[in-house]
Amino acid sequence: MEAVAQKAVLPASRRQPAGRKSQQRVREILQAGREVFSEKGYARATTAEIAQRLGVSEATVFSYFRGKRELCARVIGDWYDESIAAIEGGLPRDGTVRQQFAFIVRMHLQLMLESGTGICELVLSEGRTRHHDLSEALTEMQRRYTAPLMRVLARGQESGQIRNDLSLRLLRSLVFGPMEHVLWDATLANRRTDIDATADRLVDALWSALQPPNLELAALAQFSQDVGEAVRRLERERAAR
Amino acid sequence: MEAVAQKAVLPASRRQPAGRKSQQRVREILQAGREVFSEKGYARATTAEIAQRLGVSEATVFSYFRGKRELCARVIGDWYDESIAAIEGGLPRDGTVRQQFAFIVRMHLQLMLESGTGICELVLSEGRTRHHDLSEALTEMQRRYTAPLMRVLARGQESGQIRNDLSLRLLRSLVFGPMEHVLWDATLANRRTDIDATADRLVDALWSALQPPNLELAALAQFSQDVGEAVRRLERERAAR
Amino acid sequence: MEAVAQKAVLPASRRQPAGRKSQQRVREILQAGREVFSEKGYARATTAEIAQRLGVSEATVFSYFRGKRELCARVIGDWYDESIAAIEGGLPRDGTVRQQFAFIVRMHLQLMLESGTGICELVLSEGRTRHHDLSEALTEMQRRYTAPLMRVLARGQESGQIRNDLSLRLLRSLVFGPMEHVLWDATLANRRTDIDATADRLVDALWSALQPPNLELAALAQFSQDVGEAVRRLERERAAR
Amino acid sequence: MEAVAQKAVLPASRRQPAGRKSQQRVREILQAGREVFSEKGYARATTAEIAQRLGVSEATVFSYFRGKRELCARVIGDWYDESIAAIEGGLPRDGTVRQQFAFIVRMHLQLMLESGTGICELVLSEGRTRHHDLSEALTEMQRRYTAPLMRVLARGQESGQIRNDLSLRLLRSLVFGPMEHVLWDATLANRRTDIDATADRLVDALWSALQPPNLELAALAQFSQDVGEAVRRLERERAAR
DNA sequence: CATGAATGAGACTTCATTCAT
DNA sequence: AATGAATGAAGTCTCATTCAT
Repeated sequence: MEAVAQKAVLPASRRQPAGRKSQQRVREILQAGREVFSEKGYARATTAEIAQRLGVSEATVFSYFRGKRELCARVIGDWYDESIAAIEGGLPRDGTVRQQFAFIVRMHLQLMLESGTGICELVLSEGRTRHHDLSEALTEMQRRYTAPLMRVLARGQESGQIRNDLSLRLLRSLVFGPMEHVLWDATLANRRTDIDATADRLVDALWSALQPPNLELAALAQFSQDVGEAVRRLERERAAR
Repeated sequence: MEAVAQKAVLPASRRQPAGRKSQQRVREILQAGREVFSEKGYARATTAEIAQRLGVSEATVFSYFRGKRELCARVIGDWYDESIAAIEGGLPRDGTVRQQFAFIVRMHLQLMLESGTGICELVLSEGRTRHHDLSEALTEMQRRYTAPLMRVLARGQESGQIRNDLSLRLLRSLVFGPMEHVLWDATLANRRTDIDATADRLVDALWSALQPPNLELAALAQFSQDVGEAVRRLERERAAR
Repeated sequence: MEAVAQKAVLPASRRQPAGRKSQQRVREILQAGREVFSEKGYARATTAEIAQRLGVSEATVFSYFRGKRELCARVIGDWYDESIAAIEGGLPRDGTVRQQFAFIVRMHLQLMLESGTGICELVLSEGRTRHHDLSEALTEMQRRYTAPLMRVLARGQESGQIRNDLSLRLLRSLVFGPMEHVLWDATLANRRTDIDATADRLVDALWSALQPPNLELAALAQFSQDVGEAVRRLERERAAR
Repeated sequence: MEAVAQKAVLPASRRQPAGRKSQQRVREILQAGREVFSEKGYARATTAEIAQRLGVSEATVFSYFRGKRELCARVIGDWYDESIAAIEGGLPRDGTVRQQFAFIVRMHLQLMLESGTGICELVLSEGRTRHHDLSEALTEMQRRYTAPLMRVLARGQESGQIRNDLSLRLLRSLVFGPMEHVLWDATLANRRTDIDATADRLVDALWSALQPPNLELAALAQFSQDVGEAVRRLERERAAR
């Protein structure tokens, strides 16, 4: 799985070596990169520091990766790979739609928060940065990352448990949007978050949003709306006199 | 209101002039800055280009703004100021909670999408960048920006139309999260978005998520609430005569 | 006297006004300049601050003085003018060569130290800076400043009280060199200096250096020298065996 | 000795390389710096020109030196190091106080004048500039530079050949003051100076100033001193056989 | 393979100085 | 006379990236 991801993200550096030791080097650099990017964020991280942590020259880093941008993309890509594996591996195959949905939400929060605040910040932040040529790679990663949820949602729509008057794309925003927002809030406040409690509340609230609209309720709402409007119209007419 | 915000964000350069022409210059630079930052994003924008667009030297830019970072903060801050004014100014004072909620959602989408794709991207992107010292200013802007929604949500909770088992903070995430996600999706896809349709769907879905868990009761509660409000309004009218 | 100095130093700014109020302005600017240059030294002083102290715009300063350099030269020039006046005015006309010499030494130290450490530092420091086009003006000021001493020295040489086997120029260095060195030492150490004591010691030591060589002493010295040499020669010869 | 001095003056740039070629580069840059600073003086010299002379980018210069100020400090520091070495190396160990004194005076003039007018000017001028943070380094260099003279003076005071009613500090001013003054005169006049003649005259005049007030007694004291020394030397020789 | 060294580029910054009004 | 505004020029600094060995 990793190999695939790497190919997708990395056209590979011109002189990139391919031996066994090389693989090791790549991993070391990625590790150092993850640390530094996590600690400082993309902009404030320096290739010099990454190299230094390994006791390697900057040039070495650049012989394995095309550049800072790409290295960072790989760091994030690897995180996504691990996360995708965790979600796909842990998803309760036989669970109900709601169970699977809950699992994904909880897992997402867990992965983001337990990888360390740094990585969470990095992924959220870089997810909102246009990297000229690397955006597609990132977008692709995000697509793969959200794929499990998309499948669950599609299944839910088919079985009528999830409203099908909204596109999958919009539903996805409805789910990931709040999660990201909550996570970003958490990194900003640097607040320790109770994952379980937050996950429960989110699942609860989001699940309401995903359910098919209650027709009776809608009718009542419409009725109340109509009455309200009528009253207001009357007021306006009266005022105009 | 603008003045306050500007003071908060900008300690301003030492030699900053203050005359009328100055004000004009500031506006011009902000305009040029908005353009360049929008087109290139923060990182790829250069102070040199901003100056050049105005046919002005970089030194001039730096005599009005402490630096790239601050200029960008002002650009974003101004956008926020305008947006806050638009939302606070347009908010239907006498509308129902749901109407006000709908207004804010629609307005948010409109402001983001009609200010030009660039600004939308910039605001969303910079909102997720830690600028060491400027983050607080930005966070404050965001707080002010979301204040109207917070008030509506609070009002809704009081009147029982909005679930009060979730914190306002979480509710905010529930609302702004999806909106931002949708907007980011849109900028990524560079897709023309039907604001009205999207807004309607979002309002609809989000409103479900905001409802108190027991939907039927909630619907009835809201209905009685609406009728009650209308009646009270009528009475006030009558009393005023 | 001042007018003369000003002419020498200042070819005057193109648009320099000449009215009475102007004279006042010039004096004000010089005053502010003296303060700022004294406090910060030439390099760290800014025209902006000088203007600011007067509540005047920088441009105003530049309409009275060609530039920072020239303003500083004028500040120093004025100090020299005052000092020259003080020395020439106070010099005991009927005093002996030694009395006049002592007066000048003491006065020099006093003027330097009592004008404030800043001015002392400024004068000493700028005296050692090549100002491209202004050096001549400064040099000329220094020439005038040292003129009284030169006259005393010349009188001393004529009357045989001061050795005349050394040029006046060298004698001047012999006198001003130590004084400047002592003063610089004092500014470096920021040490409060006892002017009277220092002056007495300096006068005493310098007076020895100025006196005609004692021939008998010289003969004895030569004799001892010869004996010493002879002894050494013997030693060397013995060692070579 | 050099290493120590360099460490004291230069915390060095973060990315400073350290190989052999590096050492060479450092020397080249110092050389270029010495040239440019000598020719233009500190203020008018530009880092750009220094880099250009070497056909090197400014960034390179800044990767070896923290900045213009520091580079200049090193240039001067190196000159001091060389000079100190020359003086300490050439000082006649067995010479009389007066011989050593004369040697130092002559050497000082020689070093200043034969390193090229530029360096002389630079050293004298920068010695009188407060560089905020670098002054201490310079002051320390000057302390080391004057140390040999201080030792000689102290020895002279002990043996009664030099007046001990004046502090060493004042005596130092008495010696270096005139020398610096003469040298500055020379650079101002851009005059070719006869080093030997000037040195002889200075030594002669200064020696008088250093003598104990009572000249005849002093002369005799010195004579007996000289003879005594010679005799002792002879005895030592004899004992060693 | 690794790396020492160099560097282009751009951000910032500060000022003295100029000029139109 | 005065000044608000602009600016050229240089310093300072930081990095990602390249390349010859």
